[in-house]
Amino acid sequence: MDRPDPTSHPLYRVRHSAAHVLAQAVLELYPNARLGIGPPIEHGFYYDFDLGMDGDRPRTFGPEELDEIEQRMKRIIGENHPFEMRSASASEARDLLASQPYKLELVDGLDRGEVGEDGQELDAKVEITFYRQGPFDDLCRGPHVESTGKIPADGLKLMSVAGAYWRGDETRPMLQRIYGTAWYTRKELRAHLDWLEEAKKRDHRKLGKELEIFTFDADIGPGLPLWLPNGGVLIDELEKLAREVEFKAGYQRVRTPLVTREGLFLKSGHLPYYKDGMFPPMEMQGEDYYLKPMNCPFHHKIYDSRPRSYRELPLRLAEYGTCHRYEPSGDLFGLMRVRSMQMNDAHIYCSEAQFEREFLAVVEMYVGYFKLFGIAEFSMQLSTHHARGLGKKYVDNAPLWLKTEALVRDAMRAGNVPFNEVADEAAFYGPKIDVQIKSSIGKEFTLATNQVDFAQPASFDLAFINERGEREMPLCIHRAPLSTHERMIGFLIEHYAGAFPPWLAPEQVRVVPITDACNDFAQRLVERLHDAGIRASADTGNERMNAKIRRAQLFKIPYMPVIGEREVEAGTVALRKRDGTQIKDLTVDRLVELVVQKAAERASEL
RNA sequence: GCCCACGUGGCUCAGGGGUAGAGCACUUCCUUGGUAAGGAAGGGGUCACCGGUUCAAAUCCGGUCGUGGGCUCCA
Repeated sequence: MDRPDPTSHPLYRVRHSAAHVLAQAVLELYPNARLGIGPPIEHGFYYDFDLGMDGDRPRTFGPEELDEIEQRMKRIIGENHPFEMRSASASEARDLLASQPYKLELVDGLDRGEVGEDGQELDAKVEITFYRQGPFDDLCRGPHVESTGKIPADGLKLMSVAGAYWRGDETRPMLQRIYGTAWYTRKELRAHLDWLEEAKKRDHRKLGKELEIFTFDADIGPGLPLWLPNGGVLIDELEKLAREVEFKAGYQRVRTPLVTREGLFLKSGHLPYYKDGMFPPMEMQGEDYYLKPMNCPFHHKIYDSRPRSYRELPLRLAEYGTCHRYEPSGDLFGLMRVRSMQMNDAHIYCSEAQFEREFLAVVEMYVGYFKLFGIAEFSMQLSTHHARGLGKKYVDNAPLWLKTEALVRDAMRAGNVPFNEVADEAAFYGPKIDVQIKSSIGKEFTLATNQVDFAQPASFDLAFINERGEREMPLCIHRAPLSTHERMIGFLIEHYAGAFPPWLAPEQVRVVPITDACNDFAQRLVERLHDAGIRASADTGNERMNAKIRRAQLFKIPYMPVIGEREVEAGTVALRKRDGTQIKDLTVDRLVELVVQKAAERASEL
């Protein structure tokens, strides 16, 4: 923790205090409401409420009720109640909490189990503090502003209502969560709301539709994307990139089927540990077949298709494999979370002595990719197991978990790669390094991943013959630096705001003839570009050139050679680039040369 | 999966108990115009689906499906 303490930030206090004011406002308007928790968050704050039952369903807030609550908050701010802190011992705190009928932790029946849990938490603390403003008193570690009047009323806005499980546990009752945002001034609030609007403009779901990259169809099913021709180009280019990079790095390409007998996934451990994430089985002649959620067992079988010598290691098997996972309906999110995906997958089988070098080579590979794409904002996370999940979520072998986690940690340190460690996020078969990125609207996703697997080589009884003629088990590294096509392209759409670099752009050149008289010339130019391997077309419609240029701009096409009578006569074009700049009197030869060169340079600008 | 909201032509959206609207896109015609929308005419929707209420439902009610926000982090 070398970051500055966030609680010292003045907006943290404002937001935290606003959460208390929100709770007070809700209690004034809904005296029977009970409180969950209410922390400050990135752009504001939230508070959880239980409104009791309405017949056999929980009572909820409608969006129209947010206005009323917000007005009440502003009134409380106007009343300028001071925030008064006081300390209490554990037993005093428990008595105080018991005197607050609205605190959820202590309500009879609903959450008795929590009383003990919280009691223990209370005992463990040296000092317990309460904050009171006006009639509202809350267990809270603070800090707050001096009084409610210090919260800028016109920098405050309630944003949304959402359901949230008490303590994040889906077996617990669902509470009503109100989100708000808070800033110093109306102007800052405005800027934040504008930023949200801007972020929506580069949302891959919106751009993906506008740029005709992908679509979904209800007849096909949720989470099952259809790639339109423009998306097909992006996929082809990414695969071409992966093929080249992996070839140089000594990978071999393989292909494996989409379905398999149940036995394979029993052996791999997927069925015991991963069943919920899989589509249900298909029965055929008394036998169950499954759609694969991962490629690893197939690659293990390829490894195991004949005896292996230490001389063959590291053996690197790569495949852009198509996998299907039954993600919960509420988790689906555009291209970022889907049920059908094509993964930039590969498995590296190596000896323990080779592990560090191989693991770091993979880390370097994705750092190289990120550099190529200009992705600067990402973080690496070492995801480890949790002792409580052994046997349920994770393969039950504590010593191997500790050993492989240490291997990864050491490799990362040896390579001087910064990372942070998060418990209880590992794959069921081993620890992993996840590369975390944010979507344009701020949602965090794992883009690339690099995982160690000690479990499956054992369950598949994989082996190689070492230098001494003995059978030895290899380690397996699973890696997917380019993620899945779905998530990678979803991310790249947002990263480039749809303006892909020339090598990736679905259409690289749109020729704009000014009059019909120039159409033949334009058509011949397109043919030349096609011959050179460039994705080009001509807009030979009968609109004015302005409309043609506008259309090409909207599709964010990098190059727009404009052709009028002058150009036809001179055998040149007037090249307009996507950024609006122009190069006049460019000969056709020079144009083709320029575009071919730019399209070949993956890191190039316009 | 759960809570909330939304679902009107290909797209963006207005309307709203009494025989469906706009702009863009599409088709045709006119226009041949130098760097982000030339003009006119035309075609296109059982208002997501199923059921209920009503003399009458796109509109009200219920269910289903789909989409979005949230439910993990953000101490």
